[in-house]
Amino acid sequence: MTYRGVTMLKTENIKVRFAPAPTGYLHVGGARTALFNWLYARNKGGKLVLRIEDTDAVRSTEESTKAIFDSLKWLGIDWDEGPFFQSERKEIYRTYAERLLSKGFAYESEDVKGTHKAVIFRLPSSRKIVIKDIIHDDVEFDTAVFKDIVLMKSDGTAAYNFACVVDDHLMGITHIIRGDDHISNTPKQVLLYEALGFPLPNFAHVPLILGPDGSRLSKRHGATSVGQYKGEGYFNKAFVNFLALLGWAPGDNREKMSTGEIIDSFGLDRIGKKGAIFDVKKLQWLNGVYIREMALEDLTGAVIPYLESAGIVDKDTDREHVKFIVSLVQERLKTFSETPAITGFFFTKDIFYDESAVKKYLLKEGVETILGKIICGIENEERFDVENLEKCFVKIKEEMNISNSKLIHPVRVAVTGSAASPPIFETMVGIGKENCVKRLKNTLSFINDGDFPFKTQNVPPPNPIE
RNA sequence: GACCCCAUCGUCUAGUGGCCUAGGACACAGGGUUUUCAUCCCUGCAACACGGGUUCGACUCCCGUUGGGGUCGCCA
Repeated sequence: MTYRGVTMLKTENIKVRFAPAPTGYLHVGGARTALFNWLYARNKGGKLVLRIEDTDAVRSTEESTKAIFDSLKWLGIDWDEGPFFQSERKEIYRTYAERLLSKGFAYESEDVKGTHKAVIFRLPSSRKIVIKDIIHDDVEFDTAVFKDIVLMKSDGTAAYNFACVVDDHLMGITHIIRGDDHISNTPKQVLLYEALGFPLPNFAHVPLILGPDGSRLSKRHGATSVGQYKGEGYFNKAFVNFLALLGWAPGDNREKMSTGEIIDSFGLDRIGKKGAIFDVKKLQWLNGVYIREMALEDLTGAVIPYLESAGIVDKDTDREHVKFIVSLVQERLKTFSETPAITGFFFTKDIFYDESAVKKYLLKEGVETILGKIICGIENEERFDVENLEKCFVKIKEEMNISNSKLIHPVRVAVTGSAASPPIFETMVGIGKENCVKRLKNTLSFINDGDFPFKTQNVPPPNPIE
């Protein structure tokens, strides 16, 4: 089997790894790296190892480790071996460091900064190192541009490049798939493989994920952690689908793909070389596609936490009622988190009015007459359902000899406070007869005294749920 | 600054010398459907960074330029 001209040995025993440092939440960049490793392993029937690179005792936290596990779980990424913690493998690294020391490849530092002497690898003065990268083909470095490599820090822990090489070898990693930002570490690691007498694994450096301005995605670009996207109400399957399409494409114009389809089509040979800008608009679109396809029951379950944390529904709210409301907004949703904002008026006692909608539809000639007739009509209907409401509206429409929209628009604003809503009859049923009548009557009095409770600009923000 | 990487519509991408007057999707614009919004449908917009080669023929290969990005820690 060959990829970009590189012959790959033992493709039947693929083993890859994801090796995050637990110094913060899982970044979308890290998530994509994890995903590509996982997809490759699953596609090849290989194995994925999870290794926590917590050699930096100061910056590593248990909280971060937990957050990373949570995010991986949310993404649906599972692993076959590990998690291994580098903090528990000090003796192993020490042994190999001593081996390099005794063979003369490394020396101990003069200045003692900690309790130990640092062990440092002596770099050959000038040597060309060619990395055979599956994505980039050959990349050449001259060792003259590097400084000597720290193997063991003076606090007794192993440094990144060393621990990484020792572990990747001991854990039997065949393919190292990681971000492009590691490519300049690779020649250093190659030197260590050689000195240690380890065979070289295959390397695949995947391009970075970029922010809207083309620079590496970072906090200043907004949401960058997987947890944030979860909290903002993205569906995990949609997020995974989107992430997979960042830097990789199946080649046949498919966009919406199930995880299984992605696994089947995935290959390192179709990963691009160019950094990819994280386009939230496309994520939102894809998320909307998934939401529209969700079973109502599932969507309701996904959305309830947001309604609860917004204080709009509680444990006692009738779930069937919530489900009905959700069914009305399903095709309007891009993320779960916007549900409170667009369904609030169904649940709250009082509503606030959109100022421009009021001006446009309520402060007009004849509106009071129309609303009055609607109130009468509703109160006289024995059953408050879509069918009867429609009959009632038609009757008034004919009586007054006016168009449908002349009737419907004012009523919509009166009962929802907004010019946009799901179909009016369903919406009214969702609001309930009593509430509708009350709002209609209130509206009448607001029109009279010109004292509408308008919506303020600061709509409550979505409540991120971690 | 040194080293490395990258370069197709605004964005994600298809494209491996002729099938390309460059395809798809998002975004955007316009139209249709709808009682509004959304959905859905249709249409439009818009790209091979530049300059040299190689070749009968380059988006595709080579060189250079420009532009962007990454890395230069006893962080990972």
